[in-house]
Amino acid sequence: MQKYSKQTRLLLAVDCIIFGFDGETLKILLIKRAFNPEKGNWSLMGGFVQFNESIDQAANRILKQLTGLEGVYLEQLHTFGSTTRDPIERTASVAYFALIDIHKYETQLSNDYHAEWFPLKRAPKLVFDHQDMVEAAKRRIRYKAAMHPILFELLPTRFTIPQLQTLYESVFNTTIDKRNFSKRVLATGLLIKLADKDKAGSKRGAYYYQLNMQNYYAKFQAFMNFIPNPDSLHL
Amino acid sequence: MQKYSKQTRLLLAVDCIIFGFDGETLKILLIKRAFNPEKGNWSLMGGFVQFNESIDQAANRILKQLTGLEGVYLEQLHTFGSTTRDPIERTASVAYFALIDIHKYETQLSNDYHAEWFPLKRAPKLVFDHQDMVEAAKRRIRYKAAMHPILFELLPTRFTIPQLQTLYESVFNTTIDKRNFSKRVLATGLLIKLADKDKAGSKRGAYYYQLNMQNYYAKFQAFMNFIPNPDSLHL
DNA sequence: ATTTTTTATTGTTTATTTAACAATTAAAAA
DNA sequence: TTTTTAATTGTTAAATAAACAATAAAAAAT
Repeated sequence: MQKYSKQTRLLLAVDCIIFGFDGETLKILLIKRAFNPEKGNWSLMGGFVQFNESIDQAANRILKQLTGLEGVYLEQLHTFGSTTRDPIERTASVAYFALIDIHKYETQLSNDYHAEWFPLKRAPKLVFDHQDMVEAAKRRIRYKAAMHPILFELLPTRFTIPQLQTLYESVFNTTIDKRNFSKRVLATGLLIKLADKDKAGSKRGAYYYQLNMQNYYAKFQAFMNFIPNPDSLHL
Repeated sequence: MQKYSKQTRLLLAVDCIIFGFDGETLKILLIKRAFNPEKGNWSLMGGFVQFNESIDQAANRILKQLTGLEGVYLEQLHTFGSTTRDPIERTASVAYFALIDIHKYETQLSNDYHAEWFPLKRAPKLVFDHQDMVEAAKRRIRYKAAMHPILFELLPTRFTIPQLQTLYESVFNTTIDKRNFSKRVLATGLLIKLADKDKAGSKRGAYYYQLNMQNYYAKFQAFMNFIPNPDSLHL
């Protein structure tokens, strides 16, 4: 089966940057490594690509292992291939980032992997080049979210406009005028207003909305702009 | 050295989608495969990642092999990892795309690799999943060029505004009003007007411009928009 | 029961940007 | 000298974005 003779074969890994939003801050899910090297240190969830699975399949498998989730937003980010990135053996790693509804995350899985959610700004140092991967993921999510409605993937089915705005402000580390934000969001035609309100966040209560999936898929590729002054933000 | 025991090791390749612009149409550089599998069929230029080089280094090496060029625009595109993409042996491939000044391309290298420039629209069928790679590269170049000034990488140091417009029209397969285009381009502050004209293209002649490199690097990350109605183009 | 407090919701005006559109100029060719 | 061809410059209307404040709903406090 090895017909390309004399060529180097190497390990191919997948690492997942898993984002979640708790209503306050953007978070990432990290695990405490259970074995050497770097045992006990914080790391992204990862694993090796198996012989009979594609890289995408490997990424989905690893995401499901840690979160219990399938069919969620998962996008290939970048492949990291420095010769020295793994001290044990030459390994290339394909990084993926996932956007999940943090409430659907199966908490009991945390125990198995010693997993923990960290606010993106206060995450611990990570092993290997995982820090670079997270940085790249942050840039990508901002870049993409500035023009495509991917951040809805972080919210539950029903959400309020103030929640959505908090999410955008959190991702872009900025503040947005709520009148203009609401106008832009509603103008997209992506939202369906529901009859009842979320009373948790305020006395008055805010109406729930859900995505119009028809329009969501139709407009996903289109450039939109919820973020004012996009070129003032260094993405 | 192989301490992650029982894991699959596989071949890691790099494939380059090389874009050039001849003043008329956007082109890609393809080679005729010299050995099996698929000997004699058209293919992207590629090669295996060696043990002591990073993936980026491999991409640069392969680009130089075919074009003689170094230090040109080269960006990682996507990693392709289907289990069946190479019929001989499991191989993952990291695709890169390059934007080069077609005039700097060293033509004699064409002979060594049986390389040929094809208009993007009239390129032949390609081996393996190289067709998918080219499609992904087309999408990416459009996406990125809609907001970042990468297309200048395809032009010679001195170029005219009509040439630049032809390039944009070619990449986006559209027509642009020349008055508005000229205004937008000049408004970026990216161009320096030179004293002499290009007399080849017209009787009157068009002034040469060159990039203001200072502003080019400063504004590279910023979102710009040379393309009217970006959401009407399906990127 | 009334007032206070807090956050959600709605709207208007101005500034900026984009789109649509035509006339003039330079230089070679006829 | 006239014709031809493509480059260059400018104006107006429409659309979009930014800046800004008042009102409404509902719980909590008095």
